[in-house]
Amino acid sequence: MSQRRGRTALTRTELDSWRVFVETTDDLRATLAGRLQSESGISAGDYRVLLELSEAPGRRLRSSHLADAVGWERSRLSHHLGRMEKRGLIRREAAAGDNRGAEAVLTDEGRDALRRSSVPHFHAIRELFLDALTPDQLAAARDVAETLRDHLAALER
Amino acid sequence: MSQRRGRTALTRTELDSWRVFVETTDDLRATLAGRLQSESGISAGDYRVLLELSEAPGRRLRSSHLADAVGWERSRLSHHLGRMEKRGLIRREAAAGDNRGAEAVLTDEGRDALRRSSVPHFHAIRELFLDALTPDQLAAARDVAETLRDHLAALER
DNA sequence: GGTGCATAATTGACGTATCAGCTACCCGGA
DNA sequence: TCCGGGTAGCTGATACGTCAATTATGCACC
Repeated sequence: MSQRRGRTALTRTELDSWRVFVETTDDLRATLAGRLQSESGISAGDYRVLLELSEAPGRRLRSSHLADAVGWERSRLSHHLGRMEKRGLIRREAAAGDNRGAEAVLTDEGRDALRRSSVPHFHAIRELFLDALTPDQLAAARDVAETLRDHLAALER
Repeated sequence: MSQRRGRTALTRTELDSWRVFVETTDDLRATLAGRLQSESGISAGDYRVLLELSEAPGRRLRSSHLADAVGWERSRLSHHLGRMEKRGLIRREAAAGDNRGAEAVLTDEGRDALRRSSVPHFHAIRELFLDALTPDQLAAARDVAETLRDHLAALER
C-alpha cells in the first residue's frame, strides 16, 4: 500500500483533481463576469443585486435582507450599493419604522440595465457552461455542487 | 412539449444547476483564500506565484513565463510581484541576454512562507473539498472540470 | 428616564483585478 | 544607419472584497 490516504498529504490524483477543478471554475467565473461587463456594462455583483431587487415587492429591500439574499457581508453590500447609487442604478431611502435601517430601491434605470443584460447573460451561461456538458455531466455537476454547498454550510456552523 | 430547449431561454433546471454550481464554487474559492490568508498570511495569488517559483530551476522565472504558468495577464502579475517584492517574498533582477526582460527570484523568506503555508493549505483542501465528496463524485468533478476547461480553451481561440 | 448592550449600516484602509496607455528594447529591412 | 513594427514589462485609474472601527438607533431593565 504505497498510497494510503493520510490526513494531510495529498495523492497526485487528488491534487490534480483539485487543481483542474478550482482553476477551471475560477476561469469560468471570470469569463462570465468579463462578458457581462463588456456586453452590458455591469458587473456580476451589479447583476446579482439588480436581480434580487427586481423580484422584491415594490422593487425595494432592506439592506440586511438584500445582504442575506445575495450572501454578502453588510460592508461589502454597503460599498457596492454606494457605487451603484452613484451610477443611478439604485437609490437608498430610510426604512419605514426603524430609523437605523436603509432600503435599497431599484430605479427605472436599474430596471432597464437588468433587462438589457439578461438575454446576453443567459446566452453566455448557455455558451460557456451548459453547451459544454452532456445532460449526465450537468446532473453530476449539480450533484457535486449541492454536496459541496451542504458540506461548506455545515463547516461554517 | 412545454420545455423545448431554446437558444436563449433557460429551463428552471438549467438555471438552478448553473446557480448552485457558480455560487458554490465561488464560495469554495473565497473560503480557501480566506483560510490561506488567516492561517499563513499569504493570499491565494501569493501561493500560486511562490509555488511556481519554487519549482523552477534556480528558483527564478522570466516574468512572461511566470505569467503563462499561472495563467495571468502581464499587468496583473506585475502589480502582484510589486506587492510581493515589497514584502520580501521575491526580488526582481534584469534578465540576462534581454534587457527588456525581468526575472522574478524566490527569496529565502519567500521559500519559508511557502513551506509554512503548504501543510495548512493541503489540510484545507482536504477538509473543504476532498472530504466532502465520494470517490465517484470526485471523479465526476474532475471530468466536468476537464470538459469545461477544454470547452473554454476552444472558445478563446 | 437614564444605563448599557445589541443591531443596522457606513466608513477608511489596504490588498486585489482589469483596462488602457506608456517606456524601453529587440530585430529585420530600406 | 535609422525606421518601424513587435515584444516585455510597468504604471495609473478605477472597481471590487475584507477587515476593523465608527455612528446612530432600538430596546430591555433598573
